[in-house]
Amino acid sequence: MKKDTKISNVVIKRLPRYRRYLKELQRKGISKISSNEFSRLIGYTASQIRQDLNNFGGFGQQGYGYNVDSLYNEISAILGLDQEYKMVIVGVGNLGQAIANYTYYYKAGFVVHGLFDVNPRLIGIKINDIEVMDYENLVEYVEDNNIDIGIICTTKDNAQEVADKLCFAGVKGIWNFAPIDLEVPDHVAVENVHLSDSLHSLAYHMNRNGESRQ
Amino acid sequence: MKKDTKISNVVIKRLPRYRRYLKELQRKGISKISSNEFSRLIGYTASQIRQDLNNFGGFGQQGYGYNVDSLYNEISAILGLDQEYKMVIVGVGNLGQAIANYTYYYKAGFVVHGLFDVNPRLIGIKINDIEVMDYENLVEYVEDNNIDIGIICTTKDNAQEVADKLCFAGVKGIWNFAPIDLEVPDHVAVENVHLSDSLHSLAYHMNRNGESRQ
DNA sequence: TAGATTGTTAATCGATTAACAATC
DNA sequence: TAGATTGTTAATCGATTAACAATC
Repeated sequence: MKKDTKISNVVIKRLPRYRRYLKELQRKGISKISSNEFSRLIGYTASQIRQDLNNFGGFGQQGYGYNVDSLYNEISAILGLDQEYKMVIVGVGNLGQAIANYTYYYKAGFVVHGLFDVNPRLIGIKINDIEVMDYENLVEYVEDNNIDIGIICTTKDNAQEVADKLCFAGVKGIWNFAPIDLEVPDHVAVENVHLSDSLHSLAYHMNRNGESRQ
Repeated sequence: MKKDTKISNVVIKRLPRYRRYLKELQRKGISKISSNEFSRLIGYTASQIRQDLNNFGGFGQQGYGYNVDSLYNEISAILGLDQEYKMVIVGVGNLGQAIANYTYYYKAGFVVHGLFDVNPRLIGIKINDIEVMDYENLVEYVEDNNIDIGIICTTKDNAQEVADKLCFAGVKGIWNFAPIDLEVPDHVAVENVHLSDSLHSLAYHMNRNGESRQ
């Protein structure tokens, strides 16, 4: 892995997609791919694929192409998916519960350790054997258990306060589902899933079709 | 609304954010804002704000700024949020149910009319008074009820088949939560919510912090 | 070795920012 | 009117694509 100059975020956003397609190739038992073949598959230009990968190092071999397995592993490592992350979910409404189940079943490497809510009717119930705890105890729990990621599934009005608590307690990242842009210290990463925004941009494209596509 | 040359997708992706901040200004009773004040609030440059808005028309007034209410309405109209959209959800697992509830409670203008699944234990149950129907009947239902949007909450292995059926039945847009890139006809818009990809890019940024931010 | 395909530099394209004349 | 702020053109910056020498 090379890595000296800052890598652009548009490149990073493409990495999980590369990885998904590589996984699929693995599944099909394909062990080798050229940037040209990969281009036809994934829809980026061969040039872009080579440029993107060379931000991190020379993973290919001239005259041959890229080894699927090792490229998959390299990208996984670049993304930091060779580690395990401890997570808590704050806000155990419909969305929070869905995310709890989703990560429980599908996301190896991202483990939900605690669920938190203010609602007394939720506190004490279990979701996949994880008890919902009182929001009051969030900071203490995050500190004591070295939680890496806080997932915010509260309303937008509570989201910033939750973010403040999570940051204070020492999380390194926040996965934010509340429709608001959070203020956090520089050393905390935030990734937003703004469902409304997504739906609204879908609405735009539905009304502009015929013209062209996203 | 001007609108002749094709507007870049990066601009469209910013519109819901403008709209969110304008809503907030409305809530605070602020009726007027300059691109400079707006810039400080939303974090885009004043120049970019003016450029973005002028893709669609001259919504401001020299020497004054922008009227919050009317700008909010203009952006809503550009996004197509002055209409109602009929939706179905295919796949009523945890995520599907969460989305059903989410849209039910929060998304005026986007109305879920039908829920579909293949699981016999789900067929017949009701979520917010909407019965889960047999996936077999999807195409017929979408055709008969002029459904605009299909929401795909199935596994990735079934997603393309569902998309094919939805397109065949005549939806204008697909909101896709399955971790796969769908192939659809040109006249159908697709908006992806790739939760895995989002989590993976969070992981990347968590390991690179100190350096800078997303 | 010859052929293929990468890694990388150079050219192009598009998006953002700066500047300022138009105008409310 | 003078001051403020837009709309818009021009300059810059960054990202994508093209080209090709390096090399397996």
